[in-house]
Amino acid sequence: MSSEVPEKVRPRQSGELTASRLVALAARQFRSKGFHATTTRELAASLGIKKSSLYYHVSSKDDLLYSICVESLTRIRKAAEEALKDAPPPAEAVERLIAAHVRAMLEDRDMHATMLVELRALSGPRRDEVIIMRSEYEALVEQTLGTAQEAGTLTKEFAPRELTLALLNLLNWTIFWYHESGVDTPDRLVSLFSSIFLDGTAPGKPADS
Amino acid sequence: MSSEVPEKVRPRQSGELTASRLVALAARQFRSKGFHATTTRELAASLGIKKSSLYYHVSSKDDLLYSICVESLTRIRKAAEEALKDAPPPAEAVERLIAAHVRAMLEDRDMHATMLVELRALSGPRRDEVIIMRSEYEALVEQTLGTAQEAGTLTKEFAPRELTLALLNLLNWTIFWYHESGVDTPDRLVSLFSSIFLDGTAPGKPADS
DNA sequence: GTCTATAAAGAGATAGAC
DNA sequence: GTCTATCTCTTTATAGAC
Repeated sequence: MSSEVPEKVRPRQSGELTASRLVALAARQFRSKGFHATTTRELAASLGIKKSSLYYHVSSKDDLLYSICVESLTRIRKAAEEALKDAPPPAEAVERLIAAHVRAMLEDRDMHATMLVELRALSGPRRDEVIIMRSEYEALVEQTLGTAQEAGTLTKEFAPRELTLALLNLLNWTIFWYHESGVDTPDRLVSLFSSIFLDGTAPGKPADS
Repeated sequence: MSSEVPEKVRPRQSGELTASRLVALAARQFRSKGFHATTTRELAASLGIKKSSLYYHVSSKDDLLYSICVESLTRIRKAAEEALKDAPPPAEAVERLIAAHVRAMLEDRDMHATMLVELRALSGPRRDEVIIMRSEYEALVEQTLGTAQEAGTLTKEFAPRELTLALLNLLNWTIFWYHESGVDTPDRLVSLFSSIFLDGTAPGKPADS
């Protein structure tokens, strides 16, 4: 009486497994080949199922891209909020934000790279929605930098928006070469980027004195 | 007798014009929509000719991408060599390189963005060739930074390769937002990036004392 | 240099059986 | 959840006339 229960309670469970494998696989392919160069045939083949079976799990290829973008921005935003949630002093907030951004981005590199580069392949309201999410995340960064400026721990020579664009430049391009460059640990990259963004590369500036 | 000469000397001349317009147009579309999302139909329509007429000027869509990549790397390399040709002192060499890179990149933004992002759409020996050209350019950057380290004008806390990757991060991502961000003049960006890369954003470091 | 016409392949997606 | 079969549309590219 109890021996056949599991199948009934969880009708197969492999559905969810296949679905999440599909998203992860799509992110991987979208990052390395681009959204348009990745075919549903390839995705199906990599999963070991037929092309048409994909549509049981997802309703279109666009859907896949949209899910990836939303998931990417949800995760990185959560990581940033987590890093700032105990209201650290402005100077430390910047360092924590850099660390959180780099670690989150590299932990789910395929997803974040896809969001950053392939967002343009989305269209309509979904595109707008993702762009808004992305802007909100960037606003969080800008606000953190602006607060640090007000506290006197960051230069006021540049506008918060300029510093934000420069910082995201410095961090985001890493998706193109991470794991193919020999510079590979997130900790090392956090150290590299924090050091450059805060202190620059010209010598003669004591870290804290 | 002399009235029909011009046509003979320059069989039409519009050929070269159309060809170069085509390359510029393709770069523009490849940057904004991506290589695979840009169709030969669109390119032809934008030029005001029929799709099949494109093949008089270029032998394939891949050809177009290849030309753009080679041209991009040739130009930015030339700009960098020009900036360094009178052997400036190491400290100044870094600043000049940053300025040359940013200006060249933004001056032909479509081309450089296409090379940086759509290179992956190339295949075979042409892809290898472009990758080599790109590596050679990066080696020039790395060498400039390494020399500055040896001269004591850049920190030795990080390897030349690490500094190179970070600097190219900082500069290259600009292709994604230039002209859509409100931070728009090349000079301002050179100032922003040089300042961050050399001195960082934390206050308290005199520029030269 | 540009045209019309067409080939030939590849794409995303659906219907309906099991 | 996965299958076979198929539809429909779009793609890059070529042939040959003008």
